[in-house]
Amino acid sequence: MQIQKEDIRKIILKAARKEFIENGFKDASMRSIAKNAGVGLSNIYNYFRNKDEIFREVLSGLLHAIDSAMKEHNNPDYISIDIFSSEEYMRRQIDMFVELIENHKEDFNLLLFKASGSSLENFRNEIIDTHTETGIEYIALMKQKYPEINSRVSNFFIHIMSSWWISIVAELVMHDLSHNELEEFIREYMEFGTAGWKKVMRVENYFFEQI
Amino acid sequence: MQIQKEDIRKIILKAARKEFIENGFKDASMRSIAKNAGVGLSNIYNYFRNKDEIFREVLSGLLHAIDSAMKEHNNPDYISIDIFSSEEYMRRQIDMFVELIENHKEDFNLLLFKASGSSLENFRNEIIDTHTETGIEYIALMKQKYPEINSRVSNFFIHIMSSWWISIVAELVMHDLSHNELEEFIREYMEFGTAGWKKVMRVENYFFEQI
Amino acid sequence: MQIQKEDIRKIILKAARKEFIENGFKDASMRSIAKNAGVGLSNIYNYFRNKDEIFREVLSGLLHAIDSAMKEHNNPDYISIDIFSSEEYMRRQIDMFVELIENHKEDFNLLLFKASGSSLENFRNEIIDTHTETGIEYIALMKQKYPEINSRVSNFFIHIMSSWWISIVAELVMHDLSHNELEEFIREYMEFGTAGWKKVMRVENYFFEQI
Amino acid sequence: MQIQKEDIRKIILKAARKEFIENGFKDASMRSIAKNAGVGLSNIYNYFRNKDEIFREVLSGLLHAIDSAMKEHNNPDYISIDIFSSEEYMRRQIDMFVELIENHKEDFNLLLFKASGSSLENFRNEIIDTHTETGIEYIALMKQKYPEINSRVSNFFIHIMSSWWISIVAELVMHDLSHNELEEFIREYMEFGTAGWKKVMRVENYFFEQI
DNA sequence: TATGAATGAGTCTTCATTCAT
DNA sequence: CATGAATGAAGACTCATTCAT
Repeated sequence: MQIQKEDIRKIILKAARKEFIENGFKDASMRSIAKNAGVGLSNIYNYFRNKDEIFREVLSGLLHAIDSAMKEHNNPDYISIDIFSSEEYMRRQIDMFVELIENHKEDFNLLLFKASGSSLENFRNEIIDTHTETGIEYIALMKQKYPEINSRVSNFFIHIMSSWWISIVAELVMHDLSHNELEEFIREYMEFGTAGWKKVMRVENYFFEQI
Repeated sequence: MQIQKEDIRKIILKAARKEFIENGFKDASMRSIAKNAGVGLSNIYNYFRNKDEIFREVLSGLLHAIDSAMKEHNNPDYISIDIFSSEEYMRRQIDMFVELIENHKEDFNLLLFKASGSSLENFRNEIIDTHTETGIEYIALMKQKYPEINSRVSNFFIHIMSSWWISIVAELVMHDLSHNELEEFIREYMEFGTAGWKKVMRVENYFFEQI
Repeated sequence: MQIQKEDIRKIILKAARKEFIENGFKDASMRSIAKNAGVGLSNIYNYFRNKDEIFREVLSGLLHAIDSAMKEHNNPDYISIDIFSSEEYMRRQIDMFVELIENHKEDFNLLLFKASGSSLENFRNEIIDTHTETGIEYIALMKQKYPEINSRVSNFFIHIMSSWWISIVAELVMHDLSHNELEEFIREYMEFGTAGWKKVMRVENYFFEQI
Repeated sequence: MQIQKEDIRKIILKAARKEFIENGFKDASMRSIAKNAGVGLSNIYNYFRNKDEIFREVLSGLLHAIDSAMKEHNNPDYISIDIFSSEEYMRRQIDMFVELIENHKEDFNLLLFKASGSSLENFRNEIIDTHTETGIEYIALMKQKYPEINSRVSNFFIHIMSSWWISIVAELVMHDLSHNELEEFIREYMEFGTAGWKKVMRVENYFFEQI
C-alpha cells in the first residue's frame, strides 16, 4: 500500500520530469503530466501542492547535491592546505564538479535552462552570488595567511569568475564530451586559470586555487 | 501616407519593446501591445506577420550591431597586426564591446534573458558557436604566421572562452557598473586573460589577443 | 471510546464553524476543515453525512434557541396579560431577544449572511413567515379579548413587521453596540413602535405589544 | 454591423441575466452563458472584461435608477416643503419607490439576493449606509428649521430605519402584491410610520416625513 | 474508525491568430 | 489600412464525495 502509493508518486515525477525536459517549466502542462502518468489530473494534487512543488521535487536530488558540493567547496580547512599540493587540490575540486555534472546532466539542464516561470528561475544568479561571496571570503583568508599576495581583486571580477563557473557547467551539460575531450579541456582550463590567477594576485612562488 | 504608416510601425515597435521588456517574449501579450500602441489588435498583423517577427524587429538594431562587431572582430587584417602592440589591440576590442553593450543594454537583456519562446531563444548558443568557429580559424591563422605557438588548443576550450565572453556581456548587462568599476574589471580581466592565453599557447615572447 | 469519538466530533465542528465563518457555507472547503481539525478528510464522512449536515450541526444551538424563543413568544398566556403592564412585557420580550442575539452573535451571522448554498439559505424567509403567522394569530386573539381594536391589519403589513424584526437582529449582529447605545436604541424603538401600533390599531386607551 | 454587434452584446446580456437569476452570481457559469447565447465562450471577453462586468452591466439600469432616486430623495428643497402637506410628500416618495420596484423587480432580486461573490455583494449595506447619512443630515436640517423638534435620535436608530426601507424593498420584490394589497399596505405603513416619528421627535403639531 | 487515493466535472480567463467587412 | 468579432484550445487548480483498505 505504502509502497504502491510511493510508486504512483514516482510515476508522476517521472512523467513530470519528461514533460519539463521537453517543454520547460512554463510550457509544461499538468494535463500532459497526468495523461503520461496514467493518473487523474486532480489526483496529482493529492501528492503535490502545485506545479512548482513538482518541479522542485524533480530537482531535489540535484539541489541537495549542489548544496553539499557548495558546503564542501566552502570548507575553511582548504585554506590551510599545503600550498604546493594545491594543484592536486584544484584537480580534486574539478573532478568533484565533473562528477556532479555527469550524475545530474539532465537535471542541470532543467535547472539552468528550463526553470523560467518556476520558483527556481533565479537559481543561476543566486548560486553565482553565493559563490561570489564565498570567493570574496576566500581571498580575504588567503590574504591573512599569505600577506604578500595582492588581494585587491574587485568584487565584480570575482563575480565574473563565479559566473564563468556556472557557464562552464552549463556548457558541459549541453555538450557530450568524451573522456579524452574532457581531460584535455580540464588541463587547458587549469593552465589558463592558474596562470591568470597568479598574474592577478601577483604571486610567482605560490600557486592558488581557482576561485 | 508612407510616413504616417511608418509612424504607426514605430509606435507598435515601441509598445512591443516595452511589453517584451516587462514580460519577456512568451508572456508578452499582443493585446497589451495593441492597447499600448493605441492600435487595433488585428491591425498589427498588417505590419508584422506575427509576434516573433515583431520581436526580431525590436531587436534588429542590436542584431545588426552584433553582426558588425563580429565581422570586425573577424577581420583577417588583425592577424597581421604587430604582435607587440596587441595589448592595445585587445583594449580596442574590449572598448568596442563595452560600447556595444552600453548602447544596447536593454536589448541585450531582451535577447539574452527574455527571448525564450521566440525564434531567437537559441541566440546565445548560436553566437557562441559562431564566435567559437571564428576563434578556431583565428588560431589557425596565427599558427601560420607564428609557427612557434602551440595551436593545439581544444575546440571545446575555445568554445568555453566564447561562452565566457557572452557570460560577461550578460553580467555587464545585469549589473550597473560605474566607470571606475568597469575600468578596474577590464584591467583585471586583461591581466588574467593574457596570462592565461600566454600559458596555454606556450608563448613567452609574444602576446596574444584574447579570443 | 465513545468519549473520544465525541471529542473528534467536536473538534470537527469547531474547525467547521471557523471555516464557515471565514468563508461562508459555499466557499468553505471540506479540505480546510479536515486540515484544521487535524482529521483525515474522508473521516469526516464517518461523523457527518455531508457539508450541509455539518453546517446544520454547527448552528443547531442557535436553531434550538430560536425555536424556544419563538415558542415563548407565542405563548397564549401573554395575551391575558394585564394590558397596562404591557410596556414591561414588551421590554421583557426585547431583552429576551437581545440576550439571544448576544449569546449567538457569531451563529446569527452565519445563519443570516453566510448560509447561501446550504439547506438553511432560506431560513430568513422561513422564520419571517413563521413569525408572521404568529403575529396574525396574536392579533386575532387580541381582537377576541378587546373587540374595540381595529384588527384589520393586512397580512403583508404584519409580514413586513416580522421582516423588520429580522432586519434588526441582522443589524444588531453586524454592529457592535455599547450598552448605552443599545439602551438608547431600544427606547427609541419602543417609542416608535408603540406609537405606530396604537395608531394602526386605533387604540388610544390601550397599549400594545410590538409584534 | 454596428447594429449586429450590439445585438450580440444584448444577446449575451440576456443569456447572462437568465443565468444569474437562475444560479446567482457565484454559481453562474460562463460556459452556460456562452452556450445559451449561442456564442463562443472566449468571444464574450471581446464584449466584457469579466463575469463581474457582465453582472454590473445587467444591473446597470437598476443601479442608475437607484442613483437617481437617491439623488431625488436627497433633494434639499424638500426640507423647505410646507409641513402640513408632508403627507402628500411622503406619498409621493413612496409612489416613487413602488414604481422603481415594479420596474425592476427581477433586477432587485438579483442585486439583493444573488450578488454574493460579485463586486456588488455589499450593495445592501452600502446603500443602507448612504441612506443613513442622508437621514442624519435631514434631521439636522429639520432641527434648524423647526427648533422645537427633538433631534436627538440616535444614529443607530436612523440606521435601522434605513435598513427597514431596504427590507421592505426586498419583501416587495419577493412577493407579488395586487394593487389593492399594495395600497392597503402603504396606508398602514404611513399610519404606523408617521405616528412613530411624531412620537420619537416629540412633535404634536408638525408632521414629518419618514426618513 | 480511520486513511489516503481517486474521481470527473467544474472554475474563469487568456492566448495568438484569422476573417469579413 | 483598419476594425471588431470570432475562434478553439489551453491554462492551473478546486470541489465534495466515494472507495478500498
